[in-house]
Amino acid sequence: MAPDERRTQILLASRSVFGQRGYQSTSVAHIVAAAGVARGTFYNYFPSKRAVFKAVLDEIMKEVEGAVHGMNPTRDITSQVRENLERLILALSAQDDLPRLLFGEAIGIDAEGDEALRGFYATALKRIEHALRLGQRFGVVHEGDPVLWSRCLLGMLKEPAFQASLHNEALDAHALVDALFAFLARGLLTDGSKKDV
Amino acid sequence: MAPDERRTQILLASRSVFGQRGYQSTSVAHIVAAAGVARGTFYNYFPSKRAVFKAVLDEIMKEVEGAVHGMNPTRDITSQVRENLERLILALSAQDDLPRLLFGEAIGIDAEGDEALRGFYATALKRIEHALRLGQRFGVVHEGDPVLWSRCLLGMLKEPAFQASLHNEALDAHALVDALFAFLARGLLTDGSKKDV
Amino acid sequence: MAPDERRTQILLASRSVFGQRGYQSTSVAHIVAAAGVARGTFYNYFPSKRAVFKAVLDEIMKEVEGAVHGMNPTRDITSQVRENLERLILALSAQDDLPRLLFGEAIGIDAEGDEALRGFYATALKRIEHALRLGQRFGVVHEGDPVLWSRCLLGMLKEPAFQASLHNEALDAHALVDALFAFLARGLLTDGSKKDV
Amino acid sequence: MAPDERRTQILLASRSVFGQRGYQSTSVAHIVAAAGVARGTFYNYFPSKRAVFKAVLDEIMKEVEGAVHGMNPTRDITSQVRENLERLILALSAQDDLPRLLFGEAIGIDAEGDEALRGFYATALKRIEHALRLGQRFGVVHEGDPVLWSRCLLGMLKEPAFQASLHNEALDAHALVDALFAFLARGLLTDGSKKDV
DNA sequence: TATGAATGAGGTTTCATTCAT
DNA sequence: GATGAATGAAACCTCATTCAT
Repeated sequence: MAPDERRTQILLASRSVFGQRGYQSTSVAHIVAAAGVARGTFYNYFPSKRAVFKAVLDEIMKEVEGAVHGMNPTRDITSQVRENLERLILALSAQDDLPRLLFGEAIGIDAEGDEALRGFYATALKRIEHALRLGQRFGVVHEGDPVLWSRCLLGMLKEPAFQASLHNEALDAHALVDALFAFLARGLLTDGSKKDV
Repeated sequence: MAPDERRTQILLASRSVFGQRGYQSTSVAHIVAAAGVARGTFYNYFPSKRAVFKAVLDEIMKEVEGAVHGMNPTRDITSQVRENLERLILALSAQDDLPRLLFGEAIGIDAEGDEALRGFYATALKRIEHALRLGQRFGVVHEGDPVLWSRCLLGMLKEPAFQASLHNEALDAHALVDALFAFLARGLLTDGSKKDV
Repeated sequence: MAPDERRTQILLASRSVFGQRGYQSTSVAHIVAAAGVARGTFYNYFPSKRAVFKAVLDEIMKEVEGAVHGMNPTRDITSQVRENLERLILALSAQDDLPRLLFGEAIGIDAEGDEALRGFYATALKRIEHALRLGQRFGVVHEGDPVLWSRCLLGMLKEPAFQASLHNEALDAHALVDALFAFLARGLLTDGSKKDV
Repeated sequence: MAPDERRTQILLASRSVFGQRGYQSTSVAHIVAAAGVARGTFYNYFPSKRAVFKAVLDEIMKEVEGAVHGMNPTRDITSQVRENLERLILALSAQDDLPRLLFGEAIGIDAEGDEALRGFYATALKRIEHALRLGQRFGVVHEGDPVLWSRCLLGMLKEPAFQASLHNEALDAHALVDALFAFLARGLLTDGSKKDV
């Protein structure tokens, strides 16, 4: 088998097993069993368990990045935000075990593994933050700390996806986009409530 | 030393170490080193590593629950929401390692340990969901799926707290409350943006 | 409490627990719980777990020795053998857990503990052997190696007692004495079988 | 090394060490030292210490079963009994540490381990019992409870073998068979003794 | 390149024993 | 003398990684 194919085969098996069991509970034995290769073969393609996890993360990152398109200032921003959200959530819910992998693991891998996950989210947050700043410059996003708000937004995405995965519910992408967008558009509290504040 | 003191000492040390390293990367050796007791002493007070983790979780749960007060329908709801948020975030940021412990661990402990964490969040979500339903009945919260929204809200809290902890930043509770509340009150997008949708 | 009483209290509790659980499965925690004393108290009276086991063995040995009376050459030997057997088996079956303790433990305690058990049986075997030699001198016991025969006899006693204890059956002392004595008197095979040998 | 060889190597080493030290006093460290393999290698071939003990027991059981042939009613029964005894004792004395292993362990391993040993003896006893019933039907064995007698017979075999092993004596199979058979044929007591009973 | 047997450091847990109160 | 909290050596077992074939 061509080296690239073999690598891909191991990578896919790893992604599946990591998604089902989490990083710590996955052993190299699980991976090689799922991939149908020998232990030694695994180490011919990846130097360590952590390395293959990082590779899985990188792959996912690319898929997620592909879903989020850059803002085009000449088009309506709001629609672009909505379209990006839809694509993102569809990407997240396209594969069953992805949310558990992505949101269920945060720390505890080891110094370098944690760093990899942190890097993953740092990149995502930078993207969101950039979008927010752009929105503020164009007057479509309220003033406020873009760093803090990007984190809030990330949480609003992660948590519903993660909870749905935890409870083995299918993530209704459309309903989530609607809810998120309603939230973005007008918040949670009605005008009626605001007379008292 | 009195058993209660010793238990507390081990519990505090565990909480700190779990918070720094996560559940899986924490070994009992780390805990007893942090607590300054012998290995056997640990097992005089807790039957297993998982048991002490659950005890830490229970303790945190009580602190969090204490921070969130029940809604009083005769008082202004919005203010109560704000007050609850402030107390909650203060509780979360009162101790450095708490967010990492609480938000960095999600799955992968083991069947029972995962269940404990899941239960922790299920309870929290029920509280938020109940508050939302109440708000909807009183007309201060927009219509929409309270289950989904409670998950979004939880994410909006967890993620900023978690990211601050990851980057060893102090969590500015006041800024976060302000941001969250602005978000709740009017969303993220300006009226100006909505003419185009 | 007087030291002697306390010692006896611990000894009795140990005997009971050892009988129920065997030596290895009995922990000092079990003993002190059964005796209702503190751990430290146990070590005030016995220097080690092994020591209390040896003391239990010594106590049992005395009871067994008391059951076996010396042969009186002026009385009928056969009746004395039968009477000794009856008393011995009654002593063995007088206490439920004794057989398991005595016959279920043989080796594996440790160098000294094994020695204690071995000594117990060595003494018992010497007694049987002596009785056999006496019987041979008086012409009531067939010629043959008394050492080997004493071991056979011990086995004939131990095994039924042990098996009964294993299956939680009451040991029918009278039936066992009858069977043993019939065995001693005429063996197992009928005269009819012997024509062929 | 081929897996089968390695497994056999570990099994043999285990058998030897169990025989010398007993189950409880044998640690996996002892076994791997005797086998000359690493700790992990042991667990590649046996899932637990108990499992290898059971494997040893199974192996022995097969050897013992092979020694005892079924009775052939058309041949002289007595000779067959004698031949079976000879083969059995030879099998038992063929390997030094076997008796200690087989007769020195009785209870205290753990729930499953005890069950394995009990099963071993239950099977052996059933075989003896069956032979006795057959003998009674053919009129070559005296009337009497076959269950009780089978236990006596087992004891008559076990104890001499065990004691010889304890004292590091070679077991003289021929002498033991002669003694046992004399015992079976006419008991221990002379006719002269019986006039008084 | 592919294999899988072998490795051994390190994990959790037990428990006989000690000793300060 | 009595207590029971504390100890730590040692047990069983796991699993990421190596390396001879």
